[in-house]
Formats: sequence, structure tokens, C-alpha cells
Amino acid sequence: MPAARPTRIQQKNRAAILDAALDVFSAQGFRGATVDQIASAAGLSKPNLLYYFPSKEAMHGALLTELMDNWLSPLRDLNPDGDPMQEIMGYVHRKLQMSRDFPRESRLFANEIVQGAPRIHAALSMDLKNLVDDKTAVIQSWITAGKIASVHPYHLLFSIWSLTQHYADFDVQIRAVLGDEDPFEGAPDFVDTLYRRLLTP
Amino acid sequence: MPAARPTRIQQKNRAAILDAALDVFSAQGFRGATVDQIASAAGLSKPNLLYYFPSKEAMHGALLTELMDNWLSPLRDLNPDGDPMQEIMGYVHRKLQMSRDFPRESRLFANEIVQGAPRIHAALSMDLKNLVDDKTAVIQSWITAGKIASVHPYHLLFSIWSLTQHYADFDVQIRAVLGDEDPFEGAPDFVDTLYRRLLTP
DNA sequence: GAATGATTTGACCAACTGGTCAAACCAAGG
DNA sequence: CCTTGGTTTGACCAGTTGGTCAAATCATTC
Repeated sequence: MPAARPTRIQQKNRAAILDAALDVFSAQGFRGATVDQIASAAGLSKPNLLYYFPSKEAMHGALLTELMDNWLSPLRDLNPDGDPMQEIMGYVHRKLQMSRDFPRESRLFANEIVQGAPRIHAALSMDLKNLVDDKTAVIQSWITAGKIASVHPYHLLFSIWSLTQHYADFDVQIRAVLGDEDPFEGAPDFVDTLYRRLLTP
Repeated sequence: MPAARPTRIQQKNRAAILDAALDVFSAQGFRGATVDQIASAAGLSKPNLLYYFPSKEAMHGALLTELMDNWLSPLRDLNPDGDPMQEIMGYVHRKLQMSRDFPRESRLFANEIVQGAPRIHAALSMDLKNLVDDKTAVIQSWITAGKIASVHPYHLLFSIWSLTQHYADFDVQIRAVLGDEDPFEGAPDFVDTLYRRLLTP
């Protein structure tokens, strides 16, 4: 049983499993993924997987908790004392980069939310809500101070999430429409223009 | 076998099945949905379902093809001869209303796309792409004519899709964050402001 | 009300899936 | 070497799932 002091083999295999699981879960959803798929993607046998993780649920859970933390860090870093426009634009671009660099993570999250977030509902209405309440207050103070134009702070955040993650979550659709053009060629410019025009007082 | 002239019973049951299937597929995804769930949601027995539809795939396919058509109609209606700003704002608001009134359809679509659109890839790169190519040309002509501000027309559409559908697809997350406030209270105003500021020349 | 065709269902099946387990294998230290 | 504890696996199991089928039931029409 993997315990306190993980061996080299444990570290390597756990990492391989989580990577394979991310591949499969993000592409098929929790129910669509099978332990066998994850096992062969990780180059291990099914019983061997279940030696490292007690269940399919456990793998999914491990991925989700790790994700929730990383996913929110750009918002956490929004600095109340920084330049408002620069802070928000920085947040937007960082989120867009995460969509480009970690599309699997974005899709794992999307799968979970679209299906009603059965496994992370608590985290949403606690951790996420608290963080958002906090940061929207900051944004509201910037608005009140006349530093940025007046918009509904919550909906501003929703729009940033949706717009940036859309490039990861709806990747197939975007590529089907764009043909050869790389989505991330025009995207940074577009979102930059959009939020500058929206927020310039 | 349901054939040329559908009886009253056939019409009623087919409709009940498709409605139940939409409920279940949109909430659980294709693989997550079971025929038994759909059957009991429709108030029928499993073999009875399979009397009306030859397979689970067939139900899903029927929903998707019907959806693809309805889903694109607002874009199809974008009138090249109308007032540019009014046409685009009308499109935005109509899409937002569809998110509010048909969230199940939006989520059915989202589930399919996030998982790589295995069953509608052809429709995306044919029907959708053609329509989008057509309408972006119209938008580009409005830009060239100076009627609206210059933006990447494709990314403009992507942003409208993502922003409006986000309210349906990520409903749980949005409600978890907003608490008691109804998302659709602030949304119309927000998207209106956003696109007016973006597009006003 | 008998005949005919549409509709409904209980019983069933084969494939798949998550998970178990005892036995085998292997790495490292003594 | 050989022991010890971590690692790996083939065989297996019980529950679920999509789908079938023959028989029963129902609605309509003549």
C-alpha cells in the first residue's frame, strides 16, 4: 500500500497514471472513461492501477482537487494594489495561455461542470465563491474609484472564464470553423481589444 | 415498426422519448446515460423505447441533428442588409435567450463538443463552417464600410457563442458563485454593454 | 366481435466494467 | 544467496448495460 515514503517507482507510476487519467477523463468524461483505457494509456495493467489508486473515483478526485487549486491561482494573484487595467488584462492573458497550454485540464473541468458538478459542488460554493466574492469586491472598488468602466463584476469574471476556456473546451469546433488558421493566432489580440474597450473608463 | 404514417401514439411516444433522452443525455453525456434511465424518465419500458428507436445511438443522433438545425438558425437569420449594430446585438440577445430557455440543448451540444464531437464532426466542418464563412464575410464587409469597429470576425462569433452558452453550460458554477441572484438578471445588460463598447466604431 | 396490425412487456443474453485476490515477481539490504 | 517488503498480474466475480424475442395486450376497422 503506497504510504508515507513514496518510492521512486511509486512516484513514477502515480504520475504516469494521473497523466493517463487526465487524457482519458478529459476526452471521455468520468463515466465514459474506463479503468482499462487509463491502464493501457499508462502502460500498466488494470490491477496494477488499482494498487496505486483504490478506485476510479479516487483517480478522478485526485485530478480534480489538484486542478481546482492550479486553476484558481491566476485569480488569486489578482493584486488589489496593482494597476487595475493591467491586473485585469494580465489575468485575461494568463487564463488564455492556460487554455492553450493545459486544454486537458480545462476540459476535465468543463466535463464536470456541464454535468452538474456532482463531485465538486462543495468546492464551488465554498472555495470558489469566497475567492470570487473577494475579488469582485476589489474590482468594484476599482470601478468606484473610476479606474475602470462600470460593469457587473461577477459577469465580467464569467465572461473572462467563458471566453478563455472556450478555446480549450470547444477546440474541435473552433478548428473545424477556422480551418488551417491557428486559433491562438488571433485570440490574444481579440480578447485584448475586447476587454480594453469594455473597461476603459 | 414506425414508418411512413406515424399514428397518434407514435407521435406522442416519440416526443416523450426524445424529451426524456434530452434530459438524460444533457445531464450525463452519451456514455453516462443509460437506456433504462431514459425509459423510466419517459414513463416507458426499455424494450418499448427500442421499439421506437433502434438504439441508444439513434436517439442521440435524432436529438443532435434536430438541435444542429435549430441552434444555427439565429446566425442564419443575420441579415446582411439590416443595420449592422442592430443585427449583431439582436443575434447576441437571441443566443442569450436560447441559453436561458433551452439549457438542456446547449448542454447536449457542449457535452458532444468537449468530448471531441465524435458524432457531429462532419456537420461542424461542413454546415457550420460554410455558414460561418458566409456570415463572417458579411461582418467583414460591415467593418470595411466603417459601420462597426474592426475586430476579427471569427473570434467575434466565438466570443458570442462562448459567452452566451456559458450561462447554460456552466449554470451550476454560475449559480454557486452568484448565490441567490438570478444569472439572467444581470446578463443581458452585461453582454449588451460589452458588445456595444467593442463594436461601436 | 373477429380479425389485423400496432404496441407493450417479462425474461433473457452477451459484452463490458469496476474491483478483488492469491500467487508470482522483483529490488535491495543483509 | 536469501529474506523481506514492495510491485505486478492472470484469473475471476458480481453488477450493469445495450439489445433481443416471443408472447401478450391493445386499438381499429371491417
